[in-house]
Formats: sequence, structure tokens, C-alpha cells
Amino acid sequence: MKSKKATIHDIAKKLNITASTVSRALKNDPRISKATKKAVTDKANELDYQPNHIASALRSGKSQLIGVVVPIIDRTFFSAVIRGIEEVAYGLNYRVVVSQSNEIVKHEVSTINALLHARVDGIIASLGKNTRDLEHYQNVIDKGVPLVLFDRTTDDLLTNQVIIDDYLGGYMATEHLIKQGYRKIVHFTTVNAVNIYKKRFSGHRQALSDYGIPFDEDLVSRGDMQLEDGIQGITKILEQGIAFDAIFSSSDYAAAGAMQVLKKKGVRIPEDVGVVGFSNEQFTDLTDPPLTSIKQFPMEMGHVAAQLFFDALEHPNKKPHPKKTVLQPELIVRASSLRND
Amino acid sequence: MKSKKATIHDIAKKLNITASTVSRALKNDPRISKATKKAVTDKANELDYQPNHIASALRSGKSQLIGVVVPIIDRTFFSAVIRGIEEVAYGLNYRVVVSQSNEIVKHEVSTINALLHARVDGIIASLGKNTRDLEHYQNVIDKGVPLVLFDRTTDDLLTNQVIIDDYLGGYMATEHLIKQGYRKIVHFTTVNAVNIYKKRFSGHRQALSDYGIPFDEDLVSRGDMQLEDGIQGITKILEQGIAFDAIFSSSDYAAAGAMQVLKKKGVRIPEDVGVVGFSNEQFTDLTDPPLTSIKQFPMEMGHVAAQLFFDALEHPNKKPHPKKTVLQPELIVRASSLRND
DNA sequence: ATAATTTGCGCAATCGATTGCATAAACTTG
DNA sequence: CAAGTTTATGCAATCGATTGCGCAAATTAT
Repeated sequence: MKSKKATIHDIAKKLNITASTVSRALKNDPRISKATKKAVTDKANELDYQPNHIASALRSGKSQLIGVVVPIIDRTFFSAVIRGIEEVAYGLNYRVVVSQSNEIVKHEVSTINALLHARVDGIIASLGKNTRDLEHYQNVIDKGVPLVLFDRTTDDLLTNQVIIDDYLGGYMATEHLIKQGYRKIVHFTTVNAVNIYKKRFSGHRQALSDYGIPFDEDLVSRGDMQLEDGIQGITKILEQGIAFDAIFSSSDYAAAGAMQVLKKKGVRIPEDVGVVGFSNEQFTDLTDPPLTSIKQFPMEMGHVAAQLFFDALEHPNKKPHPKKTVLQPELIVRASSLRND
Repeated sequence: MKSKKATIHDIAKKLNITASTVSRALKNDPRISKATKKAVTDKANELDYQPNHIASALRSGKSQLIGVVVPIIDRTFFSAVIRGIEEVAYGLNYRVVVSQSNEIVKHEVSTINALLHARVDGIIASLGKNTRDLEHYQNVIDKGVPLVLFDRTTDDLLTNQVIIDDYLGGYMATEHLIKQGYRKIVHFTTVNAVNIYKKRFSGHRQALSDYGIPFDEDLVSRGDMQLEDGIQGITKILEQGIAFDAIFSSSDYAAAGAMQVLKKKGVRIPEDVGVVGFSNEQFTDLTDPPLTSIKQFPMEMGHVAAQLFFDALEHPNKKPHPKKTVLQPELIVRASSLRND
């Protein structure tokens, strides 16, 4: 009940030695005799001694905390990355503080500042969709706090990054559709120029070009990549009477929205129109038909991000050469794009 | 670049006063003159002073950290609860440390201990499916650390809880099916006796009873509530030739699995079989047909959990009367259970 | 046996912020 | 004007762990 937590001073008092000796004994300092070490560790166990992280954090200036900032937590992708980070961090006795920016720049800024304020030892983050001004991140770097960006990153900051090869993902998706015999491929992308979507778009165009299919701007639909945007995007294209036989959406959500519309109109998937999404969200197995998508290995991304973070932590001076790790995506073929002809 | 963080001592030195005065001035202590206060706050701004949380944590014994333990982070439900907790916590200048137990008891135990070790000011948790032994949680209570349980809770611990009325949810789901004219309702529940699933089951039976429908144990399928369990569960029932015209699954995932099997067999949903899930996961809009489900208001649950936490924090002695807040679920009707006859 | 090392441990300061107690100065009151 | 109050601030300890420096005792070398 009222058992106050034991400190090194309590141990010291019981053994008639000083706290310094206890501290050294616990840290296995060679200057302390074996006998004393044993006495100390025994007594520590007896008193259920737990070192006070806060005290050592104050002394060492390290909080053993990593701040993680994501746009939104309830996406399979981001929560899996977080899990990946946690796995590495916990093994090294670090805790993870998760914050969401909710895609709102103001939140992102204030959450970054709050984390600095809380003296986290570093920050691992993915940029919000609308983040243009990078001052708050530059501020992190300037303060010498290790920063790792993942997935939604930027090359305008001199810092470590982990990304997947979005260009390749876009290429694979489109190539797959072409090989299945689709030719007039609608592409869903964003209005704002987020890096990852731009790259997927590039990959898409390159695949078209490589297979001798002319690129048609009319087939590009721009929106916010949500379910609703997929619905509206495809509806508009149908209304305009633009002919198409496939959709490559840079988001699974928009793809799902488009499928709903198409099915309602009696368009058969994949017979009449093939559909490929991006991210391999959990629900891609559950749509009808199941949605072909690009898998991104988010757990692994989390592992790498954490490793880059700990590397940076160990070499606080090594700023000149930020590392950029690129992971390979994988095409997961499901029924929505499998035409058997 | 090399700007060391300013401390109250730096401010004090520049103003030729002591750190005590600075500290008091910043905390708006009435004993300090207005002139001094202004000088201090001005200088603090000038030096970009940020109070060191770690130092005050050491002094006050408070870390301004809430540990949150969930079985798994990438479920809409849990991540929304976390967001709800964050919203309240951030407003009160608290940070949230999120940990996943991954439904593994050993992880749950070690993560709880790690959080205590990290001196969090309290813990908000949801029990793992396989958690029987509650010693690690009892330990939290015994140490006087505020503990709030949500959703997957237990009455075997004397602590605050937030739950939704799972009994009512089960009742509403079944009543809805009955009102739509379904009579032979399969129920998916767990093998292990997790509270929430037991209550949904009770509600289900009560609804049957209230509408004069005999309960049939053959219609109950027990599994782990994942997609795969839904597939296997319904497959087995079909193989056994047990007649049924509806499914009430205590999990959206299992419901989705069952729907896949039924559609493959040519069973029409909702004409031949009506389906209702539970949790209102994001994908329930995306299945074909969209899945009727029970919405749980997870953000609100997070809010309440955080409030209970802060209440407990303010009244560390008030142990005798743990509060139990029960939230009302809501039936979200979609096409999977709408029979138009 | 004395000098030179090594071994084992204590002292005291430090990390920043906080706070009970003391004190000097300014002001009020009789 | 002396005594009592109030006002504004300083002093020093505290929270717990860590660490450079120093010093005795034990051990080894000469």
C-alpha cells in the first residue's frame, strides 16, 4: 500500500555504504568489489528497487522517449508502422509517444513543439497532406534533435528518411492492368502535390509509355483520396462519357468508392473494368470483388525508421549524410483486376 | 545550433535575482511584485525559455504521462479510443504513451511493468482476450497508480471502468433481425469467456426469448472472431445442414468472412440470409452488401476514460467507490439485414 | 621494511525546478 | 517614533541518480 519506492539511498543506508557505491555497483562498475556488488543487488531485489528513469533522465538529459507523429492513427498502414517502431524501441528500453496531426498543419506544429517541450530524445514523423511550411521540422533539426521521416517525406529537409518505392508501386499496378488486357486506365491521385502520390503517378505514366499506350489527361481524376472522392471521381467520368476499362487508384479507399458506383451501374468488375488500389488496407480482402492492391510492408518501415533513429542518436554530429532507405512494395493480385481471357 | 536550453537560473542571472524568484514569478505567485514578474516573463520569452518537464517531474513525482495499453492498435475501435484519450489529455498538458499487448499475456504484463517503471502517472487499459490472471493490474492498483479500464474490462478489479452496454448491443442486433422477419439466427461468439462477448450473447438470447423464439445451441458458433473464424464457422454450419436465415456476429470481421462464403455458395444477402456484425469497423461500408453493425462511439469512450483518469488523479484516496460508466451503442442499419417484405 | 600501486569506496557537485523558512525593506498603526 | 505588518525576495534543501576527484587501506614491488 504505502510502500514508497526504494531509492539507491535506501539501499545504501541499509548496507552502510553511500549512494555512489550503490549506483556504481548496479552499473557493474569495475571499481566496486564483487562482494559489495552482490550485497547491493541482493538488497535491491529485496527492496524491489526500480531505478527512477526521471532522475537519470534529468542527469543525463535523455528522456528515453521517442515522439512519433502520424497524420492519423486508424489506418492500417500507420498503426503497423508504429508497431514496427515500438518493437525496436522497447527492445532498447525506449518508450514511444504517439501523436496524431489529423492532417491539420496547426496540430502538426503544436504537437511537434509539445514533443520538444516534453524533451523527447527524437522524433519520427510522417508529414501531413497539407504541410508546406517545414519550419517546425527544421526547428527540430536545428535543435539537434534526431529526426526521421517516413513514407510522406520531403527532400527539402536534411534528415534520414524511409520510404517505399512509390514510383515502382505505381508502375507495377499499371503494368499489371495492362498485362491483363486493360488499356484505358483511369488514375486517381491528389489535388495537392504530395510526394508519394506524384511518384505513383509517374510510375503509372512510365508503364503506359513502356507499353506504348498514350497518356490521356482526361483519365486522371484528382481528389482527396477518400471513399467519397472515389465515388465522385468516377461519377464525373461516367457523366462525361469518357471511355475507360480500368482504374488505378493511389488509395484503396477511393478505389472502393469507385467500385461501389460501378457495381450500382451494372458495370462488372473485373470483366468490364479492372480496379487496383494502393496500400493494401485490411478491407481489401473484404470488398466484392476483393481489391488488388500494392502492399507496403509498414512494420518493416517502422523497424527501419527506428533503426535510423537510433543510428542518429549514437552519432549526433553526423549530419552531413542523411540516409534514405527505400523499401520495395509488392503487388497483391486479387479478383478485382483478374480478367481470364 | 548550439543554443543550450535556457533554465530559470539563466533568467535569474541576467536579472540579478535568484532562481526561486524566477520560478515563483513564472508560476504567478502572489508574493512576487508585478514589476519582477514582467521582467521575468519578458526575459523568458527573449531566451526562448522552456520549462524542463523532467526536472519538475522529478521534483513533483509526476511525469505528466498516461500509459495506454490496448490489445492491438490497428483496429478502428481502439485507435479511435486512443484519439479520444489524447484529446482530453493534451488539453491538460499530459502526453499519452501507447503500448500494444498484441493479445499476448506476457506482453501485457511486461508492458504494464515497463510503464510503471517509466513512472507514468496512471494507466488506461483494455484487457487482452486471454488475460485471466489480473495480478499485474492489481499491482498497479496496489502501488496507488490510477487505473482505468475500458471496453474489455473485469469486475474483479476495484477500479474505474468505461464500457458500452454490450448486452443492449446484442439485444438490438437480434431484435432488428427478428423485426426484419428472420427467425433462425446463427450467433458467432468466442470460445474464451470474454466479458463483452458473453454480454452480447446474453442480449441476443434475451431478444429471442422476448419475441418467443426458442434458443438453439446448434446455431451458436464459437471461434476467435477473426475473418477466418467466420469463414470456418459458417462453413461448418452449412456442412452440418443446419437451417438458418440470419447471422448475428459479435465481430464485423467474422461477419465479413461468413458473407464471403455465403455469396460464393449463391446465398443471397439479405434476401436469403440477413447479417449483422458488431463494432461498426470502417470496412462495414465497403462490403457487398454493406454490413449492418453496432456502433460503439469509441472517441467518446476515450473521453470518458480520460476523465475518469483525471478524476482518480485528483482524488488519490477515493478508492472505495470505483465508477463504472456505461455508454449506449447504436444500431447502424445497412443493406445486409434489410429485407423488404 | 619502505615505497609504489592498486583496489574500493566516500565526498560533494550536478541536472532544473520547487518550496518551507528566514530576512530585509517598506509600510501601517497606535 | 517605536512596534507590528506586510511585501518581496533570498537561502538552502529536495527530488534520485550520476560522476570527477580524492583518499585510505590493501597489495605488490623494490
